[in-house]
Amino acid sequence: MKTSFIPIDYDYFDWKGKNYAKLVGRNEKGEKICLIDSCPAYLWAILKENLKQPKINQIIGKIKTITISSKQRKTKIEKIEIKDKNFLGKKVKALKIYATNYKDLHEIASNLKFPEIENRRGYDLGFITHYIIEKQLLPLQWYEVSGELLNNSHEFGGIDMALNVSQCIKAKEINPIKEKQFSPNILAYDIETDEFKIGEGEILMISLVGKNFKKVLTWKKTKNHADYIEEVKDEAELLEKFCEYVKKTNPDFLVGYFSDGFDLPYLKARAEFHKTKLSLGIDQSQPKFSRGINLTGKINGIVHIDLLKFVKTAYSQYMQSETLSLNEVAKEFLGDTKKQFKFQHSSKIKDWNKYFEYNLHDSVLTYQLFEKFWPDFIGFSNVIQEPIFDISRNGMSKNVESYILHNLEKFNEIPERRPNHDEISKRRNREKYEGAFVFEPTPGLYENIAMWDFTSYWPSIIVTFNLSKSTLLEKKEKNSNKAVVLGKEIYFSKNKGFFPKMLEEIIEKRKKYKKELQKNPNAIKKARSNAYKLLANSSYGYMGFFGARYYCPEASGAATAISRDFIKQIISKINKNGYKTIYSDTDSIAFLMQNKSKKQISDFLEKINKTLPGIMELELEGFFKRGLWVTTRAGTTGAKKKYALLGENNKLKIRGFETVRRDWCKLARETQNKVIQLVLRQGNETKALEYVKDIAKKIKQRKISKEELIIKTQLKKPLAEYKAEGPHVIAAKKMKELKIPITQGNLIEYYIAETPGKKSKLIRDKVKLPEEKGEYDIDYYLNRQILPAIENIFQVFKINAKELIEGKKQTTLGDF
DNA sequence: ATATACACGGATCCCCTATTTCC
DNA sequence: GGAAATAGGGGATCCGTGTA
Repeated sequence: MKTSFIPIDYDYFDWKGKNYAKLVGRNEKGEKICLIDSCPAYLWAILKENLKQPKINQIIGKIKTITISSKQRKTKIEKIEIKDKNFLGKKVKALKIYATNYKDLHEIASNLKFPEIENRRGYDLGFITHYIIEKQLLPLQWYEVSGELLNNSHEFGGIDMALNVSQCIKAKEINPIKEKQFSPNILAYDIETDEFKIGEGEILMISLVGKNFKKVLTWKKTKNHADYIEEVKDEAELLEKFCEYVKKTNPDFLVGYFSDGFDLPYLKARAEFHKTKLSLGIDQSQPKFSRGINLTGKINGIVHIDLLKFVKTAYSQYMQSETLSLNEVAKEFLGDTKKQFKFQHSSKIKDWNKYFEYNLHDSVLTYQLFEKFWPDFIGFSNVIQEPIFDISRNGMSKNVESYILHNLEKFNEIPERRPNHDEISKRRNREKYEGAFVFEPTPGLYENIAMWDFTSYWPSIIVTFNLSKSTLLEKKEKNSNKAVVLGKEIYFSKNKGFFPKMLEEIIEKRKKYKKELQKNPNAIKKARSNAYKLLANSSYGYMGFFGARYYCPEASGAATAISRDFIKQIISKINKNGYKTIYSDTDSIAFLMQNKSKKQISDFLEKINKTLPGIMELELEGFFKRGLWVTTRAGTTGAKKKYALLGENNKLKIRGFETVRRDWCKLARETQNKVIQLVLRQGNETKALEYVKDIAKKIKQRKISKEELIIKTQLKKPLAEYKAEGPHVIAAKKMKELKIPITQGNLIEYYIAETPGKKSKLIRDKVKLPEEKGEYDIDYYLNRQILPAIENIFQVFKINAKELIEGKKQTTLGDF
């Protein structure tokens, strides 16, 4: 039989000692389909150079006899081929060793310790990645599949009978076909409980939201409740009903927010408590969790998505929100927030309808966020060629690596292996290579500033200078690129390596999609362009990352060394041509226009660009009316990574200042922001002075509301691990005492209060939680929040802000 | 545990010395 | 008068959060 098919979920199983991929997806009618497919398993044995054929034959003979026996299966070598391949920049002869089971390749590799074999590779990709590479059956692309319909078949132990799908097919032929319309069936869910700790309290309710579907399941009996409420007998029935609805909806994606770490494990724990099964899988199986600190919940045949994880890797660096809570993320992406609800133990709740509404709305937001992110899921999945389950959870290093693995075949390249435990710990302890160059600014208020920056600086350097593990030379060669890293001279071949080539491709594709996007905006194209951008930006970090297969700190170090050379060259050219450099960080340079025209500056830029090698390119970031740089807190040098610019459109660009730091109270941030604005817009400090005086007065008169004084700091590790007990640690301990759930990653809020009687000088002894009664500490907020935030700014105008705040007479400016 | 290095700056930690307190 | 406790100065370290 034949059918159209779009693969969504990837899994695999063993049958009679062999591996089979089990794919779940849809046909064009929207029916759920399971496809079973086989795939050859093999690894590579890279031979030493110049081996004679008889010798090779002898080794092949020996390898053929290898068998791996375990309780479940007996794995044999099926066949061996000799191939010409590439491995890390070298042409090699390699044996392609086929075995009957992928999972035993590792074991076979360790049985291949012949002196004639240089390296053993390709056994550690994971079956699904291996399968996708081998069969080119890419997630979320359409195919036509022909094969055998399994109907009450005994093949594969009767798998087709156990699955909640329309058809189960054993694949024979698979061919890509034209793209068709596909809108996934999504079900979002959220639970409410009394206890935060997994499984410790009862689940009160579960909300489910799908297309034209809204439900809140609860055992709490209420009168006059909304239509979407469905009452059940007790918690056990609640779990049962939940499974029933999931089964009925049979979604492609079951979506939660922080559901890997909370909702799904909680449901499972409560099912265990009631000695029932949480049968969510299409084969009635329970969700399975990965071991380790970060839980990952997998459901058979339904892709379980924890949106929080995807937001973290794909969006967080470009977001405005200060936390990744559902509330803030929804606000930023949807312009909607969670419903207001004050949490209480269920025994104390009066308005249950409010609680139901709150619970339902969380699922609504989760549902809408998934829809919003759907183009990005497709974009990422298309570009990286891994299933949504994986790309939604993996960090950027894993995504870069997946991209590489899926594109090696074009280069006839054998994959490098993962580092082992010892290598990882050695890599983690390596000496840090020197990073980018940062120019020390002279504090001051400047006018008419131009700013240039390099486009995709790191990728362009890596591509232009051919930096990578496979192009790193052991010793100096003719016609090579040199760099000095940690005092040592290192060299890279000028023969293009696969990694730089791949990166160049990524940059080109990004450009292409960006161009198409401008002509004809489309969410999928935008997402694809974005995925390429993220990949390009992470490639430099990837090479310096200890867990990377293609780890090469020499290449990362060379990239930074080259970056320093170029930026310094440009700075000196700028200065020699009658401009004056004010500031520079990594790939950007700000300089004074010195009465020259924009035209002159852009001509100059063009001239410089002609001298740049390879794909390196400098571009205009913008012109600015004014710019402000200040001293460091110590007051002796100009502060780096801290400046504010006023654009021609009157927009402010503020970097590094307390204004943009979430660990300063709102009052300090807003005061500083206002001061920066007034200074930049007016070109002088007079208005700003008055403003600060007024704020200081209000603080002293206790006219500031507590909300403005709350300080927020994230708890980055478990409480017990702190060596230094800072204020936020104390606040967290207080919360713990009050039985408020806190975990690593929480944003802790507190304020500094006056504590009469206590003589301690430590700030932590004055910490109070927002709910705690108390008077704020005037001295603290004046001298440790407001003053540090504005002192260096006034310093630029030679004004002593401390005297100003304390109300002493202003000497520099006279009376006003 | 899961991209890199550079940078700022608050707060605590820790050692030292000077001063105060206690017997 | 001498030992022990305390204060405080200052650098080292921890810690969180930015920029690129």
